[in-house]
Amino acid sequence: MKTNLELYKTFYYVAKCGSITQASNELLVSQPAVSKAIKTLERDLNTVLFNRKKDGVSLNNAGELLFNKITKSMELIKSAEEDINSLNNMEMGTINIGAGNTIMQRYLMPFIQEFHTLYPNINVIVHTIVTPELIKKAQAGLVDIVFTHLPNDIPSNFEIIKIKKLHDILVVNKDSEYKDKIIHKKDLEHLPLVLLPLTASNRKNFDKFCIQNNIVIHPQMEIGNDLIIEECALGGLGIGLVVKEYVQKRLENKELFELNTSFKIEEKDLVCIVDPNRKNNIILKNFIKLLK
Amino acid sequence: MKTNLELYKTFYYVAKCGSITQASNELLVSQPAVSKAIKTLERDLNTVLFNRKKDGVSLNNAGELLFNKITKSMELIKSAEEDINSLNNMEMGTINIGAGNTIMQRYLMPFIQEFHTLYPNINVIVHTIVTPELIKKAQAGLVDIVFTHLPNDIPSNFEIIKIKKLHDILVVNKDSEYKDKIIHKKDLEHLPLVLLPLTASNRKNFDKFCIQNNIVIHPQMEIGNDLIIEECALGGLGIGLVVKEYVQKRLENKELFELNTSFKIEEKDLVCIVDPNRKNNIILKNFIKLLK
DNA sequence: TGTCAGATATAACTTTTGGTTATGGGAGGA
DNA sequence: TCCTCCCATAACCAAAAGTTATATCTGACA
Repeated sequence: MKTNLELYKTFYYVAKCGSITQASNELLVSQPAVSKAIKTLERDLNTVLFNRKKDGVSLNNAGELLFNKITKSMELIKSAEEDINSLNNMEMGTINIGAGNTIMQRYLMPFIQEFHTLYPNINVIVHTIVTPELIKKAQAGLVDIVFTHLPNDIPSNFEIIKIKKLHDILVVNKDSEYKDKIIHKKDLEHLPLVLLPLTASNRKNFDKFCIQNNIVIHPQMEIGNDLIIEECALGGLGIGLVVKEYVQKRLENKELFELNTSFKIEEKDLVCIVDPNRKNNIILKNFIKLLK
Repeated sequence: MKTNLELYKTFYYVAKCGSITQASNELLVSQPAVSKAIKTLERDLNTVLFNRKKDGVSLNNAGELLFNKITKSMELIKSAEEDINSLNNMEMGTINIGAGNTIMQRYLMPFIQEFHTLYPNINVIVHTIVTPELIKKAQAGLVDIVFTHLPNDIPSNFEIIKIKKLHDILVVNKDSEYKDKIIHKKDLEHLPLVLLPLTASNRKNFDKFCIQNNIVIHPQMEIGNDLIIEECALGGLGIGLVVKEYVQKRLENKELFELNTSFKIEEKDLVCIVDPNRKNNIILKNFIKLLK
């Protein structure tokens, strides 16, 4: 590209209009400006491009040759600009959201639904895999935003946005033998716990608590979906470790009961993490705005 | 195209290099110039396009979106410029040459051969139809240069380039009864003439002569190819009207003999005609240069 | 045939902008 | 901690692109 590309824009309009005067109107500049531009282009390319006629100009064969590709080129640029415009207006694009099962079901679903209603043309891709995998994807730029729980291993370059505090509690149904007992730390080792698997971010807080207190648990069941854990507790299949905020309704309805414990499991954070480099992504910005 | 296209060129290089500094080297401008250009583009598009990193810049998703089409667009422009360059260097292109059979065979062939040797990548298309048709094609821009004879009807806007004078003569073989006679105008009416057809430009001069002298001829044969007319005369099938310059060799070899006439047919012109609007066509220019 | 209308080209001038140098700030590596 | 390698900013300057006014050409028409 030896030549100033602005000259091609002028060339394109002149060729399309078949008239320098008309092109100058479309380009909103004066006629001599266009005349000069064409002359400059012809000088730069060392080739006459137009036949000057009484009623305007017409492409000669060199001009015709040029026009073919320049037209395509200009249309591509126009289209690219429209893309950017659409992006700015949230009329196109994709957001890749990463979150485990639990966060997805318990927290994210309504936001995604609302986001989709607001911006129906934005393609929402939800990645529901475990947090370490999500972080890898985020680092590779394949996921824009990852939802997870703290404590967890988050690379230092990611920005962490805290959403809310969550509280791990143990729940049973109304018929449970443990319902009115006071549970001490050491009791945990023998209780029929129903837990998420080790890989779940939502379990990390409980594991940390056990390690700090030298408790070696023997879970009765490990299930990858906390809705099912809730069901288990409800069905009397064991003591469910759940997030208080997520089972609030069933606690209020007296379907589930929080165990009385002599200890307190530290609260944890529901967070989302983003690569600060991707903060300019308008779609992401709008999604984060929606969360608040 | 709201944005200055030069900015896209800069954008393209920065995206390709992943570095403003490096792009500035490739573009042979200073680093701040590139910085500023990118900033201007981002302002104009109202969209951040790059993530600024410690070791350069990288496209964000808006930038990536833009880059797809801009890359194609830039490559098209580059390719278009190469086309023009090739055209200037006679490395591509087409020339459409129009000429009747006679001129083609008698005059043009060696030039076309030499032209092809000089510029093997130029596509030469020869249109061998009658002059009025050629002129129509030339007016429509389908033929670049037309060879014909004067007198003839040439539209006034065409430029006429005279090539050489030609002389119509009547020829016979050595055994002809007319060989040593003196032929007068009125004899023409009864002679067994072998002529080109009425449509041939090469016959117009003779027809004009006949009309001016009130001669009504009765050709024995009309044949569309003057090589065959020559053969007819040679074979004793009649008196051939041919162009002296074209049968020079056979006159010298005493195979054919020019009739002694008491009159003189006016000389005529071999010319080529071009639309002045097409004079900038480099290929055409080079072809015309070759003729001289 | 003279004049008008409509097209491009040219000239002189002005404004814009794209480019330069110098410099500052931030982050990673020796 | 300093050095280096980026990018960003500021102040300034020169090249360019734009403007207005005018010239030139040609076809149309009274």
